[in-house]
Amino acid sequence: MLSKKTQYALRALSFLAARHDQGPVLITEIAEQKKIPVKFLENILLELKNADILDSKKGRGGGYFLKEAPHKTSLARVMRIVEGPIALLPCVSLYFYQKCADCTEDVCPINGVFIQVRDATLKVLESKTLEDIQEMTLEAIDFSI
Amino acid sequence: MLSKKTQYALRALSFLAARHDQGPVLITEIAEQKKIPVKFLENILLELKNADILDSKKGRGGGYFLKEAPHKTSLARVMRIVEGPIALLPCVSLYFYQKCADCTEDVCPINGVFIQVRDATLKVLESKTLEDIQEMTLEAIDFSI
DNA sequence: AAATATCCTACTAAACTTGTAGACTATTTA
DNA sequence: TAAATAGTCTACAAGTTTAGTAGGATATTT
Repeated sequence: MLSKKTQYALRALSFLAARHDQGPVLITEIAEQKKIPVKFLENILLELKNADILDSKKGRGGGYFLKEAPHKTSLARVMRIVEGPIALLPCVSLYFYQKCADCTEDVCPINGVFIQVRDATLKVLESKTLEDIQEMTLEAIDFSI
Repeated sequence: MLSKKTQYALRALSFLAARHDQGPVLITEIAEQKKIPVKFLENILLELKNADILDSKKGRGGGYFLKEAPHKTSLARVMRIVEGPIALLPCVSLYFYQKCADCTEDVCPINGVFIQVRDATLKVLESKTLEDIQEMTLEAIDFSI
């Protein structure tokens, strides 16, 4: 299960993606709209900024905004920043690899399955971007259908 | 990431799968071979027994053994018992469903992706069984190749 | 200078993880 | 039938992580 932190991050980014190119958005506005504790969200957005997903502006008229167009940021990238490894075993992780204690990997009967799980998961999370989880805005809905 | 508990469970089952139909195996033997703390392993095996994955025999000549043939038990089933939900979001879990706080699911822009992740993961974990993670035994290796 | 809004570090309570302890029950063997 | 064997079960405890809070520092605008 994803931590609350990661869920909050995704919701906030979903909101910011919908507002892309419309100027900075206040933390307080995101927090209110997405029902996220303000101070917690502060930490999360700062972390995403330090990881180059977001950018920000201080002072009046300031706020947070996506650093790049929504389709440029994959969900895998976001999740690695806030959640950590995507793989289910340390010895099978691409970005957070750690040798399993007492596991002779070349003979390990278990890691093969979890390489398959990892690849199946990444196939989705690397291809989906913030554009795909963009919050629906009223303007975006085609009422003519 | 899977908890140590789940990793231990899989390793123990991998060992028991290789010994299927060869009579009960002592907890202490599994613990020693797989480098798992004995008392911790006790709890895990008991849980697997209560969930009908394992069966046991008390007293001399006793121990644990698979209740069914290795290919009958999927990894998904094991993981749901010891780890809990396989899905990454509660609102997308098949066996541990919970409504997301403040999430209007029919409009939620996020859960669609995690349904895809869930299905991709389950495609592997439901099809792989204890037979697939069975520990290699010397007898099973074909030296004639 | 005052107001606004992000930046940053540190702290805390609660929950979960990873074990451990010890007494109890069932089975086998001498 | 007593002793030894081996699983059963509940409770506890230390360590770690999660989720959230506090409050001052810094940058920008008016």
